[in-house]
Amino acid sequence: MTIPSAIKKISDTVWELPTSYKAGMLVPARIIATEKLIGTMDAGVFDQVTNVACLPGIINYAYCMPDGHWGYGFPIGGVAAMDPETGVISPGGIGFDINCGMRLVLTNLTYDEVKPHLRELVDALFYRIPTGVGCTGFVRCSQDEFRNVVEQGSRWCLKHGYAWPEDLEMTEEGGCFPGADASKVSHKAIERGYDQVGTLGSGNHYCEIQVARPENIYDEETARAFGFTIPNQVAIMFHCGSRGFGHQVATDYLQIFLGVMERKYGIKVLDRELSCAPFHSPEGQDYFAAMKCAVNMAFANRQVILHRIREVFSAVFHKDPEELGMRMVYDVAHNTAKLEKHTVAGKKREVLIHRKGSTRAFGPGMEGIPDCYRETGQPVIIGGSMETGSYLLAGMKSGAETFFSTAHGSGRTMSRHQAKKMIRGQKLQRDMEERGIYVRTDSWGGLAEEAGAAYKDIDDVVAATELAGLSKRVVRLVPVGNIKG
DNA sequence: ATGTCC
Repeated sequence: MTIPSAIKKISDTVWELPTSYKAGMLVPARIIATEKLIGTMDAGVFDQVTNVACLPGIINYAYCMPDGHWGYGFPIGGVAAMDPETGVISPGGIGFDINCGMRLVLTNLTYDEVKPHLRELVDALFYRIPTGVGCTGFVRCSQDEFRNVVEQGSRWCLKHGYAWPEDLEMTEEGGCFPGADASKVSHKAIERGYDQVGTLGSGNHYCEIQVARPENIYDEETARAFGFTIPNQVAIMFHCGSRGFGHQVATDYLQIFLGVMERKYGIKVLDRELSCAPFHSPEGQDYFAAMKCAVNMAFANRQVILHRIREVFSAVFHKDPEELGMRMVYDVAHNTAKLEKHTVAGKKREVLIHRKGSTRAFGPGMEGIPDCYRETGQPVIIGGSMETGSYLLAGMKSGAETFFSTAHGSGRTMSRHQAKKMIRGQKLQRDMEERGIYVRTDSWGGLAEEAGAAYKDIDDVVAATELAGLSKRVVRLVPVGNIKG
């Protein structure tokens, strides 16, 4: 058993490690999980979340979500709010794949209508959306033009014919974090990123055709508000981020911070991977402006991929995407730092929220979500493994406990190495096809790494977020087709 | 996650 004996059970879904657990902790650490899920967490989670609790300026608690697992510095599933005046910003609290996120798109097609075209659709998606390590996209832009992409995000896509105006409304911050400054990004990052707009990438990035079966609608009214109105309605969910560009931004600033953190700012951390700088320092502000560029690159990336998905469906069904009802439900970001207003000790104030493998989940009535979702709360998209299905949830008022943050996926239980040893990609593809899921990949090893068996049970993760009052189930979506890198 | 090591 890896659970530390010092852990206190606060409720059925909240576990706390007190500041006495480790020297230097400024606040306690809280892990959101059921008893079953906390038992599956690796020891690294407890070590990392309590390291985060030592970071200067941290407010209330260092959190880990129910899908939490070991990551770089912070656990994946980590949430930390910092005081912008006295606190730090840490790339390890955001992740290498800055603004890795999920997007969900509807159709007005039923599974019966899609089934005869499924192979054609998946093959066309696989052909039209570049996948795999180092893949490049069809968007031709110069390195100078790419600076506009990263400063404008989805707005650039709208100007260049890759977006519907309403897509921007359905994206956090309109698909553009304000304050992005390309002059704070290295030439190397620009070089790595300028030809990668509209590409899926590798690892756990995928694009999936899914079905909303009537028995999987948990909240009929909210499902309708989110656009699920037909039995066995087909939707497309995809997951990707800022590719080599975001990775380079993170790498560059981790290095810069290591040089100044202790020498210039006198900050000591328990793990070099928690390299950070005061938020208000020149280095901290430069990273914040560069990070926003990577956030916007990821929004633009998902926007161009959406454009391609619409083209593919349009070509297969000989109808306009509008006629096929291909509107965006929402786009959620997993790996960001943001200034948000939250109630802390009874007072509304601005805090710097790090979410790393965690989804913002604003509740009903909150500012910053589209008007059409004002009553329901923000749509929350949680991607499961490609074998087991995914969820659409809604933010809840009780999400205040975690600064309105929730889980982002299943969370690995098996390392990539271990999964590749145990599972053969080609056999997995055949097995999945027998179960009605047609999958295309350019890496058998990569496919094996993403097998359902390598992940926590998505139903457990989602149930834990609902029980904890962070997000409630609306629709469970089952996969029928998948392309992955 | 990632031109999976400049």
